Amino acid sequence: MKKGDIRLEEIYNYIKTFVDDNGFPPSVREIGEKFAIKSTSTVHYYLEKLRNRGLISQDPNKKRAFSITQTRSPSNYIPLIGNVSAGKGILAVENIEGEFPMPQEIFHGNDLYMLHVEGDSMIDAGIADGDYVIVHSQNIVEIGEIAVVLWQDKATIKRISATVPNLVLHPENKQMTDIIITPEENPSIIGKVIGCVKKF
Amino acid sequence: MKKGDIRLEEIYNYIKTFVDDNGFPPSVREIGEKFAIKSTSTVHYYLEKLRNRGLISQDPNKKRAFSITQTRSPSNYIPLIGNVSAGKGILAVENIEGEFPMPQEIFHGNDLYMLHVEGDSMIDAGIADGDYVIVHSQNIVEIGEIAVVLWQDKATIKRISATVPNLVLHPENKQMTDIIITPEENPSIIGKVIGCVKKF
DNA sequence: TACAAAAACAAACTTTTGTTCTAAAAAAAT
DNA sequence: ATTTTTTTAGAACAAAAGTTTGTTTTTGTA
Repeated sequence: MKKGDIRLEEIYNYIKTFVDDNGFPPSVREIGEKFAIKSTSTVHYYLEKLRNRGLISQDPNKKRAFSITQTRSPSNYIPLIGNVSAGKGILAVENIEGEFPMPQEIFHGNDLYMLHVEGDSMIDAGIADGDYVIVHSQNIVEIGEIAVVLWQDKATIKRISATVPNLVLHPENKQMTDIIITPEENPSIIGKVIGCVKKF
Repeated sequence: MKKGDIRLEEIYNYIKTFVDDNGFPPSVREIGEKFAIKSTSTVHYYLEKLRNRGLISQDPNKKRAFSITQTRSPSNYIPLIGNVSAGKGILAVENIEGEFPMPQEIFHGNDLYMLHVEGDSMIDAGIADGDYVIVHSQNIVEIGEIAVVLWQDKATIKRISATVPNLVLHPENKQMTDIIITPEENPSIIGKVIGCVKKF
């Protein structure tokens, strides 16, 4: 590798982390300051190299406006819901503990949220205590799908095995039995589990 | 909600998606064009509102350089490895199929990569066919940990139950038996599985 | 209706920022 | 040693972009 290429890679990495940290790219002069390059034209010379190699793309008519051309999957920011209470809407700002990026290639679409799983009632479906489930906000699910059910002011994750006359929740755990909820108990389906993130 | 607030929220959302799409924020004039606002000062008036509410932050001496102040977890971009072959290093550019963002709050640190899981040999550990595992690149793991083992030019995900004299791989699947690999077969541990992402 | 506040506009202004031009070191190649 | 290529610098420039000022229109309310 040539000497200039090392510098070029350093500059490229600096730009990447700058964008990650700030949400906007550095200016020519900011790059120069970072690498003790005294002339803006020198920085310009390097940026043109990056452009020629296709590592950054840039609209010539815009200032401080280049983007990194990379095989990076765009993010889908999914809110993590802390307390699921019946009072307000699930996606009310008060309940959002943070927004977590997930690869859009895996989890796309809107109306998604995440929940922190408590308990091992769905362990045989690969959903364990401490995992995060990714949920699509919807009020109806098919029989056999895994749903988030709001019941007795708590959110429960179970497989739905019947809806009429009673709502039957099936835990995926051989040591547990089905939960039968009558309409009088006012259960409500608030989402369908479409994914799960676990950490060992 | 007041009329101005609706507009404000629309502008705020426009900025968010613009940054997501382009990697840099829109200019005052670009925002104006989008919302058919003819005066730059009107846009400026809205941006100041967003600043006052703490929704965006901005260095007054920089152009096209505001960032969204939000409880967004920063991304950790993790490369997805396609073909795990013994020939080149695992993390060689040729093998990278894409970089997937994951929440840094859940998966932090460097030397991570992702693999697409084939087969259900680890189903009882919650790792199923089609899942993505998140792996920390390392050559030694503790007994009992789940590892990625390169053997016979293929990557296998198994729990390690012994390393000497033979490497013993334990599938988490009651229908499968342990795999015993002698040192002559030249197995190598290339990572420790630290997480898993699954889609239903 | 009358008044005040909010929202929108227009134009001028200042600063930032990318680009260009010319030239000079420094390094590499011959 | 000489030529060529690469890298760096300085200064000037033009366009982009945020800001300011003053005015007008719209909207809500007493």
